[in-house]
Amino acid sequence: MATKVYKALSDPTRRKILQLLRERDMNAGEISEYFDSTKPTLSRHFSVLQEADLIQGNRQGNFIIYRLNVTVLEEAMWAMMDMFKLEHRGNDDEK
Amino acid sequence: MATKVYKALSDPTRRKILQLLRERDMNAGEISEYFDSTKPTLSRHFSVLQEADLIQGNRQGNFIIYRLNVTVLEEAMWAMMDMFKLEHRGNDDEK
DNA sequence: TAGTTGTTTAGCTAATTGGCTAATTAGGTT
DNA sequence: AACCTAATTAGCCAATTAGCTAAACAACTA
Repeated sequence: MATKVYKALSDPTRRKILQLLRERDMNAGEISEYFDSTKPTLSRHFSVLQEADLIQGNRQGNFIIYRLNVTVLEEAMWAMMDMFKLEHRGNDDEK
Repeated sequence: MATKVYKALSDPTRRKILQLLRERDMNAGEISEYFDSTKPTLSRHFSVLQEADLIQGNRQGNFIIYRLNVTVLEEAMWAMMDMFKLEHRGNDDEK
């Protein structure tokens, strides 16, 4: 579970894909314009990200719209923090 | 830079090493008791972690004491949060 | 149904990774 | 010097990975 997420994040291309999707949903073709790699190559990156549940693809007619799973990414981060017992700077200091 | 950190984190053995070192400094032999892998194998994990600057080894006589670079790990986490524009839940909300 | 567009799957290759055993280095002891 | 212990480096292997081209699939259009 966790390993899939870390592996997914370990590639620069995939991290940039996530960043792009942070801004807005995009279809595969749009995303590919930001990279030099071929579409098949990017397609495989998409599937890695999907297996880690970090993104989700929805076919809309001819296109497949990819969407970032923000909450999954967020929770992965918090899990990381917990795993290493790092300070959350949590906002539970009200009162 | 970032990629090295992510790659280092992408292996379960290495993550467990970091967790162990979160508790206290340990030498290579001590660490190896927590794993089934051979010492050479673990040694290479150490060097991966060192190249990512996540841990640091200091020879003390016959032993090499490994220490976690907490701040590097922490900063890597924050960089990650920034990269994906996630909420920091920062405690900068005081009035 | 035949064609077109968007995307993925199949199949290949080169590079990287994680594991092993055997050999080497570093330091301390006798 | 000879020896012992702790750890790393060297060298090998099997599995994984990221890239490519070519082929296939899915959905729409004429």
